[in-house]
Amino acid sequence: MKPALFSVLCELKEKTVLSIRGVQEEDPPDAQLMRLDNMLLAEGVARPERRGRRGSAVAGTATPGGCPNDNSIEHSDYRAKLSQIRQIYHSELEKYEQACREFTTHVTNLLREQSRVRPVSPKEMEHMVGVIHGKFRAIQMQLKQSTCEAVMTLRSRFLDARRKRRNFSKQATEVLNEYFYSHLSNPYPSEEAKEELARKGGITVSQVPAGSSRRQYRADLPAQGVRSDPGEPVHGGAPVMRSPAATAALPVPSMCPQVSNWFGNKRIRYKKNMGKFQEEANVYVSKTAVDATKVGSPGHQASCPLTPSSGSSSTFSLTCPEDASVSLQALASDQPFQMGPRSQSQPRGSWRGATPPLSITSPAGDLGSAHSDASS
DNA sequence: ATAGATGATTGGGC
DNA sequence: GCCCAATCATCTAT
Repeated sequence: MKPALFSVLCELKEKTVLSIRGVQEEDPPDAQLMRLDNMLLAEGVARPERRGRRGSAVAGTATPGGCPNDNSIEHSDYRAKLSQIRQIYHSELEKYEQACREFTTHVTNLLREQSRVRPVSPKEMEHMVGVIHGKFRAIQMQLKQSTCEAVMTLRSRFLDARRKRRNFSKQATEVLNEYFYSHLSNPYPSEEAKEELARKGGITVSQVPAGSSRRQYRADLPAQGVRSDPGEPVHGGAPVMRSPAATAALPVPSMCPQVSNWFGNKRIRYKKNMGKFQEEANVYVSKTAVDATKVGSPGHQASCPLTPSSGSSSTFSLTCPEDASVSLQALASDQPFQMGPRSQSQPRGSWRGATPPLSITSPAGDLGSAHSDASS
C-alpha cells in the first residue's frame, strides 16, 4: 500500500512542478540590473579594489567627468570615499553570497531529508534553489541600487562642475576676446577654431565633463537621479551614469565645451549690454590693429587658421540703431555687409543687429577676421 | 559680507 | 546638434 501511495504522490508532484514551471519561466535578463552593473563597473566599484598603488588605478575610472588634471585634495578625498563605498559593497556582496550558499545548502539538505517521507523530485529541488537565488538576487539588486545612489551623491558633492568652476586664465580670456571682437560680425567659431582657441589660450581641451552636456546623459536615463534639490545638487549633467554600451552609441561631443560656453555667454552678455563692452571692444580692436601692423601689410592673412563656422562670409543686416557706426566698422574692418535680404551664410541665431557701435576702426589684417570675413 | 563677474547648466526653439 | 535666454553656483574685487 505504501509504495503505491508514494508513486501516486510522485505523479501528482510531477504534474504540479510542471504547472509551476509553466507559470513562471526564467525571467528575461533584467535590464535594470544590467544598468546597475554597468554603472558600478564604469565607476570602478564593481571591480575589487586593487591593492598597492591606489589612487592612480582608481582615478582613471573615478573621474569620468570631473577635472582630469585636478589633483586636488578634494580629489583624493573623493577617491578615498569611493574606495570606502567599494569596500562596503564588496563585503556586503560577499556576505549575501555566503548567506545564499548556506541557505541553499540548508534547504537542499532539508529537502533530501524530506524525500524520505515524501516525493521530492530533482526538478523540485532545482526549483527551490532557483527561488532562493531569485530572492537573493533581489537583495543584491537593492545593494547595488543603494551603492549607485551613494556613488551619485559622492559625485555630486565632489565633481559637480559648477562647484569646480575656475575662471579662465588671463591669456585664455585674451585669446577668446581677440577672436570675439575681431569676428564681431559673426562670432561663431568653427569646431577647428574652437580647438585652436583652446590650444592658444591654454584651455584644457577635454571631453565634455560629466556635467556639461546634459542631453547626452539624459537620452537613456533610468528613472533615478534627475536634477534634484539645490542643497544637494546631483551632478549637473550626469544625473545618472551611462552604461559602456550606451556610451559607445552616443554621438561625439564637442571637443571644446568651455570655448563654446564662453562664446555663448559672451554673445548673450555682449548683446545685452553693448555699452558696457564698448571699452573692452576698443581695447581688443586696437590690440589686433597693432598686431596686424606688426605682422605686415594690412593684407597679411595667411597665418590665421581661425575661421568662423557658418561660412566664411559674415554679413550684416542692419537692424540696430547704430547702423552708421556698424557700416563704418564693417568698412573699416573690410567686412562685407548687406542691406537687403540676408544671405545663406547669415550669422546664426539672433546675432544679426547686435554688431556694435565701435568707436574706432578695426584693423584690416586682424586675427583672421579680415581674412575670413573678407575672403568672400 | 557683498555685489558684480563669470563659467556652467537648463529648457526651449529651430 | 547648435543656439539663445535665463538661471545657477562659484569666484573675485571691494
